[in-house]
Amino acid sequence: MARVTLQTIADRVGVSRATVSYAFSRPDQLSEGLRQRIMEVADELGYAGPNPTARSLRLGRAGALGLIFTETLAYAFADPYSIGFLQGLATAAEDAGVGLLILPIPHGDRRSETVRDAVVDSFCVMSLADGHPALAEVFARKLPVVVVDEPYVPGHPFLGIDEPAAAATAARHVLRLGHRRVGVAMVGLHEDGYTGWASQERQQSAVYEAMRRRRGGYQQACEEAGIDWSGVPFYEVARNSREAGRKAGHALLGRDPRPTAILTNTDVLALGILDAAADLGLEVPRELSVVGFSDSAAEEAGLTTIRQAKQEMGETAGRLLLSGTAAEPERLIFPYELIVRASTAPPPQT
Amino acid sequence: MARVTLQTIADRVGVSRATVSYAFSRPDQLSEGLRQRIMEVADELGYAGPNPTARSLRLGRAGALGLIFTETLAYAFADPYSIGFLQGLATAAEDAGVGLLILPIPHGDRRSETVRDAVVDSFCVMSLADGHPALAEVFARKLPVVVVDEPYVPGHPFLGIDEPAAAATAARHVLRLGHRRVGVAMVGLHEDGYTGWASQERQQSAVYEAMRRRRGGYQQACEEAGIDWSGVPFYEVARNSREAGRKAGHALLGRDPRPTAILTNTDVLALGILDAAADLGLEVPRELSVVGFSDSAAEEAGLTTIRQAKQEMGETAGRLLLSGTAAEPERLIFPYELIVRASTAPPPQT
DNA sequence: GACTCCTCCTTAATCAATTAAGACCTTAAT
DNA sequence: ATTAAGGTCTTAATTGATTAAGGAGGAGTC
Repeated sequence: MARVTLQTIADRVGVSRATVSYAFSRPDQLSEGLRQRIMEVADELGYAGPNPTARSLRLGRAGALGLIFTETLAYAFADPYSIGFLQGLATAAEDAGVGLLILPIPHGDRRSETVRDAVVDSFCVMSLADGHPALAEVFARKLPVVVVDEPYVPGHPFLGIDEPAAAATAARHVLRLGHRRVGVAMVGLHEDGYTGWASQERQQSAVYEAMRRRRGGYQQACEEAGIDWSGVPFYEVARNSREAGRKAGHALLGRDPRPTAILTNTDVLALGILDAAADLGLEVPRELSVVGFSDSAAEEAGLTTIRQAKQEMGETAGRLLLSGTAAEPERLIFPYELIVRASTAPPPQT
Repeated sequence: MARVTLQTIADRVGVSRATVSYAFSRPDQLSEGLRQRIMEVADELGYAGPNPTARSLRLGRAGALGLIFTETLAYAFADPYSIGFLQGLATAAEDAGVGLLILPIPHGDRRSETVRDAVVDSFCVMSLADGHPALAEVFARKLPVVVVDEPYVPGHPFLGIDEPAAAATAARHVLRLGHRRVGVAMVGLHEDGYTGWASQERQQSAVYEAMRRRRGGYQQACEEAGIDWSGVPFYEVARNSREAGRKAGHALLGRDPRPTAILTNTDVLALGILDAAADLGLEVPRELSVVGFSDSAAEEAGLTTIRQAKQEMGETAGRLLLSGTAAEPERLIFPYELIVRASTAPPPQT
């Protein structure tokens, strides 16, 4: 049994293909009787409705927004920050009545045609490593693109926060509380899966721009406060998980002298640090201050953090792409805010 | 400036359209020189590569899996259970190199063509209310479909757990611990936004099948234990949030006599109940036992819950749809498991 | 009766590719 | 010299729709 198309129905009813098309897309162009006849036959033949692909081709619109983020999708969905952004993006897509096409990108050096073959009208790219091949593939499509967080590509719409300033704000908060022995735990600097102490060189060669700049903010704030950055223990983890944070926490808190404050890259990591502190019987914030980032999982744990309007960012990204206005602003920098909760306090009076 | 297509390039180079197509899709069919020439001209003209829609039409495959879940997408992304499922589904999509098209469905009586126009090869439908119009729209597309959790449609692949049995297991756990004064808090029974005590009638007329059956499991277990169900306080909330759970908690714990055990529908709700208990200075589990559902947010809080293999379910759903084997099993029932943690204990010895 | 105006339907161009089959030319083998 | 075999490229059919423009017929108007 061959596929049922408009033509099949047209032949059966004895009308032209155009008539059948009208029956579906513009019923007012037909007599009611014929329309019903056509619908009956369509039903009888098991017609699945006008083929969306053909329709898409003819109309020149895909009805979908492409989203590209993070190497492994399963990780992306595990990150509260991504999820928040996704919520915003989904809201915009929902309002515009378009779908959200989430694209897996080639992992390692496996080639993939997903970006090339994605049936979308525009792309949103989030948190890609510097020079990731997927970015070039996206730009090659010559569709509207907005990049979120990283990497910033001059001449293309970008959306993010002032990373160094936000990070510096977080750092200054604990420094002003009087902390001098600061430790740092970060995730998402490299893609090599390394977990352990990060040398200065490693820190500076991070392939994720936003994280690299965030780190720069920490360093600057420390140096402003007269702290020698090379003496600041810096632990890098490969995955953004509570477990990884705990590991970093144990490493950092195992040092002598022990840091009295730990700065982190993400809330999830910070939660792990809290776990490590609990393991060691350290009282937070009396004996240890911890700062998160993004305010994505911080509230319940009473974590001091930097709040980013992730949902709003997602919504804005979506609207930008779906509004159809070609004249997008170059660079949209969103506000951030230091949220002080119960995980930070002045250092102990030893 | 008109659009650049294969033809534009062909004309410019002075070859046939087919040749240009081969240059992109099968370079071995051409002399290296000509291929390079074509690529150069393509670059020069700013060609964006073979149009994916046209390609899709010709090849008869969309390269995407459609996902439909929950009325409001932003809510869906807020639910840890959905997220877990999504992770699994994404993994399968990733392995198969296809995209995941998340479709907003019409909310209220707003009409929408998203399902009709979705460029996908198959659909995964998750947690839709009985008789939701989107379901009919999906089936009308005559593509492979798998329904997850609800609603079960005879004759179509289905994937879920034995809801009544799982719920009964949760209930029996607290009943065997000796609890007699049980309260229930559930979300996702209706779509009318109601929050408050639910009459028997309201309970039974729930439009979400899985939740309805889950409730049935609670009732059955209670009745087996000789508890009169009509005396069991049942609080219904409209949103699956910790805040809503807290509200339900206050309502249930404000009753006299106070329940010694509360069964819930989701982990998130259970966390809210714990919040309420904390508000009232009740010690868990000594004075109150709480049971969650899904093991999606339970571990850190030490919550007793029913574990569902959500990620595995997502992956299975994806593989089923992407494997191309038409002969799908009718009904795939996944195992569940009671995970006893620190939120349940025998009732106080009043 | 001639004209206009609708209503309803058809014609045919268009969207942008893919690909089997065939044509043409060169080279090699018999 | 003839035939076969390759290598390159073209022809043309195909994928499944949408829609502007036009034609046929009937109704209404002067």
